[in-house]
Amino acid sequence: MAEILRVIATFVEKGLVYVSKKPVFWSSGAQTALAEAEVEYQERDDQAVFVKFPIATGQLAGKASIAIWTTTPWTLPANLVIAVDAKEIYVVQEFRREGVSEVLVLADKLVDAFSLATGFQPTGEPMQTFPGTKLEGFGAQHPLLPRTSMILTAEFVTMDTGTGAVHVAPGHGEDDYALGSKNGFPIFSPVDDHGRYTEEVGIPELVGKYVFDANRDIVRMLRDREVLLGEQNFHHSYPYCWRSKTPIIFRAVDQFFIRIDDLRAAALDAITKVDWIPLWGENRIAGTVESRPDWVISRQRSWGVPLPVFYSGSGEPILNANWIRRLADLVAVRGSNVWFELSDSELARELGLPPGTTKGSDTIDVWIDSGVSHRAVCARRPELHDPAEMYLEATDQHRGWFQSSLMTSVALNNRAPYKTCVTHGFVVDLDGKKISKSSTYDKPVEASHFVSKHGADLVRLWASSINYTDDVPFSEEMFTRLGDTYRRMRNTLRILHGNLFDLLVSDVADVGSRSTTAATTLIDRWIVDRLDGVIGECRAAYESFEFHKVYHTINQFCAVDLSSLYIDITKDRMYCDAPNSPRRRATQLAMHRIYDALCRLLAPVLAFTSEEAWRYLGGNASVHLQLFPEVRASQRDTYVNTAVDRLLKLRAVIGQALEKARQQKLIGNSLEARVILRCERKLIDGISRDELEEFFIVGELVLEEANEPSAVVERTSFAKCARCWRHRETVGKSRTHPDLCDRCEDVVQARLSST
RNA sequence: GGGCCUGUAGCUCAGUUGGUUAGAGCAUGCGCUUGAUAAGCGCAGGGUCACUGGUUCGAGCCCAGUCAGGCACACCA
Repeated sequence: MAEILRVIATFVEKGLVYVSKKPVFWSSGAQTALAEAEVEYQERDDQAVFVKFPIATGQLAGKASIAIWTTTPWTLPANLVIAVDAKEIYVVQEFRREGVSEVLVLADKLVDAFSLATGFQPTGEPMQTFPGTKLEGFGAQHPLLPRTSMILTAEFVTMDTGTGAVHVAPGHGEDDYALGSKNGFPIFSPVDDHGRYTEEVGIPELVGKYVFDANRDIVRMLRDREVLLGEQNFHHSYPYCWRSKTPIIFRAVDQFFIRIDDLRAAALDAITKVDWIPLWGENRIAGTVESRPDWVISRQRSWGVPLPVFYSGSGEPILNANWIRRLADLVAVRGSNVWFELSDSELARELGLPPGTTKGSDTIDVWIDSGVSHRAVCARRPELHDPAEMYLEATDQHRGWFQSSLMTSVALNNRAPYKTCVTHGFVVDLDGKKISKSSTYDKPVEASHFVSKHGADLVRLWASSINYTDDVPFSEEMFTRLGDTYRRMRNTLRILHGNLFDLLVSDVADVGSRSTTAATTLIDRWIVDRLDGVIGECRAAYESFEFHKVYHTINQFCAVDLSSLYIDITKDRMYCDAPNSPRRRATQLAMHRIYDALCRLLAPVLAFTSEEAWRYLGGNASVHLQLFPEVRASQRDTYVNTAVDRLLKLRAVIGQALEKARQQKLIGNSLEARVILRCERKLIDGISRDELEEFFIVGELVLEEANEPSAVVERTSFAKCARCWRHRETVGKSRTHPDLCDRCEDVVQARLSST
């Protein structure tokens, strides 16, 4: 709270804050301004009137009157302007009713409607016809007061109702205000808190009268002065105060503003120095900053941080940076309630202000509260810093928090409060409909619901899997699918871990000193190279906040490279080679490296699963305290990549042949197959037959030269090794172990003799 | 009603500077395996790249328009 006040003090010091009148929704029943959400609409009958303003200056002076229409006659005393559409056609037309003749200016399109409503019949052809721009700058005599209203063109003029000439009272309407202030008109609003005319209204008999009661008087006055062209009952929906149920009025009251014009250029410059994710965020916020008007920081509310404005004995608002800082110090000690608890005189005494100084009753716009969090939180806490690394919010906050923070930060520090700004879309249902807490959407929307149902890891996995920069699709089905992905990842970690059970810590430690590439086989070199690719992609994706790329990369790696290829292929050596065989150890080392890397890469997503897996590696510290793995190879192993790519193409050819053989019930398991592979020799150059048989997971491979790769599958004639289930030529050759192949016999023999 | 963004298989996503027959995982179907088993492996089907037009030898990619959806606005005197 104190910090917010100090920020305001700085704004005041820099001359950014000023006071001006602005119309607000005002409840005369509750004597307070209302927010948009506090206004409710009710059906209501009003007396709409057509009124003429005799043209007093300009080409038509003294020859015609401009006709306006309004449903709120009580705002006429505040009329300063009449608005017309620049492009619409207006006519100067003589009308007659019961012997009375009037020459009026109004929109061509609305002549008929005007006749119908007032009984004035057009006489002859229009005397003149021109677009609205021609009227611009003309003066028109106010029907009740000795002053001239000016005719201006405006965007908001419509041809639905009225005359095409719109009565504008800058103190009594949003559009009126915008048009009036743009053209330098005073924001005239001669109405008090209770909705009664003040002295300013300039018509003595109206002073003190409730405006809705005054409608009748005004209509009578208009009639007396013969400026009333017609009246009609008008049924429409009108805003009411939700609490006092009284009709609201638009009424201009003193508001405090921040001059955005003084900050705009610096803000636009600061925007270019921020890393916007996605990129179009920059475009979006630049657009909102360019177009935003001055910031109204005062609110007529009874709760919130008090706006530190004082009033002199004569009622002049005082903005004084030193006073505000003194107040901030007091608030820091006694809390912001001192503002409300202390009387004017007590507060003045505490702060050392001149006697007779009073405090204002406005509060500060809550966007200031959140908008200065970079100062009040980031800059003050030792573990944080300002500017922040990153702000994250939904796209609606380009106009909200992102902008309010930016503006206050530019005012204070002349830079953005964030280095990176990430935005996400809104969650939508399968049919693209928005899911929100406030709408009638009846399915669960709380994250906690899905955490308790599916687990936090799955919720995080979901969040990581979608591209959040767009609309975020959501459905129960997605969670079911995600469960499969999750189990795939978890199972992959599990089998890797299972295969590492007899790997010694010393073996792992040894890796660094050895040339592992030379010691590993083709498939190991390939998977380690693939891992490097995965690490590189994931690091880049994390770096740029593209978490769904991490998800897909790891998912693909687990499902294809590891599960269906590497682990499947190396199963034989893992289960059946001698425990210490170089081939088996090489694979274990690769698996160890993969397991370690996967734990680290998955840690931000599968927070619990990765930690659980990580603990099995035997370290003490949590995986969440580890760094991401480094890409080991300075350059990719192009030899193994090309070699394995070729093998994978051949594997597809063999796979189709195996499938055909299976359907013919020739074989079941592919280890029962004798595959004759025909292809160009160079595709498998330098790779031993043993290695090929292992790679393709087939019983027996016969190679023949051919241009186009093809494969034929027969049932092998070799017997099945009881230990490794492969069908090998050597099974049955041994006298001691007739049911084993040569490899398995060696392994078994070695184990027997070692015990 | 103007501004910004999005649209590729049932779902989630790739698709490089415009360049062969648009890819992957999951899901689905059919098999295999039973030493990852509340697992694993294989094969297959599935697409008018929202739509229409244009530029080009060639467009998922570039351009224009349309449709659908999202966001922040505006309008409603």
